[in-house]
Amino acid sequence: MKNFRVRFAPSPTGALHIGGVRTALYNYLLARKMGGTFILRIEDTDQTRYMPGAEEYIMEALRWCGIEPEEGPGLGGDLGPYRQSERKDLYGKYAQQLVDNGHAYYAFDTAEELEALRERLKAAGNHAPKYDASTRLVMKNSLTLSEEEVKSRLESGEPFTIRLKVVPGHTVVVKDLVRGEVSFQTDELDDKIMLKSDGMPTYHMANIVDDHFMKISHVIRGEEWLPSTAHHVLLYRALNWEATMPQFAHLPLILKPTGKGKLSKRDGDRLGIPVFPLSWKGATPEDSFTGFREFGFDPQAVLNFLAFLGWNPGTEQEIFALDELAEAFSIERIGKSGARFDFDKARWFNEQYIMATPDEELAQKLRPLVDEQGYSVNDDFLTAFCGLMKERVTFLPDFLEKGYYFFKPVESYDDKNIRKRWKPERRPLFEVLQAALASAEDYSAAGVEQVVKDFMTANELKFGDVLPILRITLAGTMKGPSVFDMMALLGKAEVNDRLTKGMDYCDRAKLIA
RNA sequence: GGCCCCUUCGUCUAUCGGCUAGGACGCCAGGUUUUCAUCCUGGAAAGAGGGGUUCGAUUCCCCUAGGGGCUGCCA
Repeated sequence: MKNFRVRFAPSPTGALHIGGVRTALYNYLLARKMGGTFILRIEDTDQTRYMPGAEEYIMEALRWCGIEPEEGPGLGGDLGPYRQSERKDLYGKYAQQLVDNGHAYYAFDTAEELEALRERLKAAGNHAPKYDASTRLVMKNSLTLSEEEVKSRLESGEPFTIRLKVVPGHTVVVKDLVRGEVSFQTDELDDKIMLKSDGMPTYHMANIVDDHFMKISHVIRGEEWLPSTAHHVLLYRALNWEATMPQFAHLPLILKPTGKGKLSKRDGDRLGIPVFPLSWKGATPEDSFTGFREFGFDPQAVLNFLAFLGWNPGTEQEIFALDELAEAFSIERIGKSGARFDFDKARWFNEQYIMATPDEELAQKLRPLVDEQGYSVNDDFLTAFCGLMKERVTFLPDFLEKGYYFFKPVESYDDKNIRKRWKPERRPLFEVLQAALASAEDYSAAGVEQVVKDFMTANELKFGDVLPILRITLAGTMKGPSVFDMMALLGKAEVNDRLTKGMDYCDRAKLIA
């Protein structure tokens, strides 16, 4: 469907929240599924909250995830510009048209006056103070002021806003693709500001104008927008664009892992989990966050995890490559209720992706971290290493933390197990094994295994007598890959060296104990 | 407070009136294994409550409760 056009419209006010990434993902997936177009639009209409670097962050995050838009700032597309600050005149024009057609009006109320109105209404027992049909007539606007007065205020350059004139007594029905029909009474709707006193449009105005001219067919966004959709429908009507109004789909929100409310950036450091795709360095430490990428997540795993937060294919398949997601995705199967951010599940997805990634590829991804640590190993070594460790890690950095001893000497030994298993009187015996290993011709895993087995049968020893000792002297820990694989990868000289050092350590540990 | 949305295991969810309520994560137990992990097997674990409608409700309707969102010259 060539005319299936969707957009992701974030505001560059800071790092892009993971919920935003999911919204982008759903838009992207639907665009691909429908053979449509995925558009990025930057909604930078709030001068005060604008954050330099945020737009770049958004682009980089989408690129990292592999869900890049086809149209957007710097990406081309015939219906740009795709940055709202560059479309300012357009919004002014249509806001004016709204006024001319009687669907909106000028308002001159100051912030103080607005605040006074709220206070007055609250004092009168109204818990939902609104600027609407019931109050607009006591405020300073082109509905209450004389024509001359309005004209002179406008001409004298007095700041003004343009408000939508909501007519009470009607019902607005929003057809939502995930929620069905949702009705709102216009009596409940306030006269939303369309054009701010700085000449910039509000979200509502800019959104409708842009979606119209960018020929957006489906608006897929977070549930927080559902309440204002009634205003949006009213706007389409006032602008006479209802015939081509896009269809709406409001996504369930992502909730906190624990506690109440929707997931927030605070939950990140509160629980030690990422809530942003990429790390973000804000002005202060409190405003800086570690991203999924820096945590060592595979972007595909993140996408897979995110896709299932609010959607499911209806089958029991859970692991989906991006292409498969695009194929299987559908609006009909998007859920209605908010989904808790389940970090354990995210970890599981990442483990699945790491295990499914070919060793060579893992080695490539690990290379920068290896170099950063100053370890010098070749690609073959790294590839083999990844093969040995991939079933034991959750995140990329885990490889180097859990398997550090493949790159440098053992830093700490498991004393508890040494006391339990090391028998000093057997050292001469192990030295026989050490010698046998040192003269082994075949140092492959199978080769050393044979040497060890021969040694065991010759001395009537069991695996349990020998392997733990080898493991602990070579790695310091009881955890890790097959001892024979470890030995083969470490190599003859290194193994010989570690055996000596390890047994020395064991003797000492035993003496102290 | 008002308006809107939502409500199946702890969590993510399947179920589109017939259910012994299925799967996944996590958890527990067992098995495989030289360790850890992987893997395999098994287990505990759910239809918020109350009314209807119906031969029959988790499934449809209503009420209550709970949760979420909105209620800015922020998006």
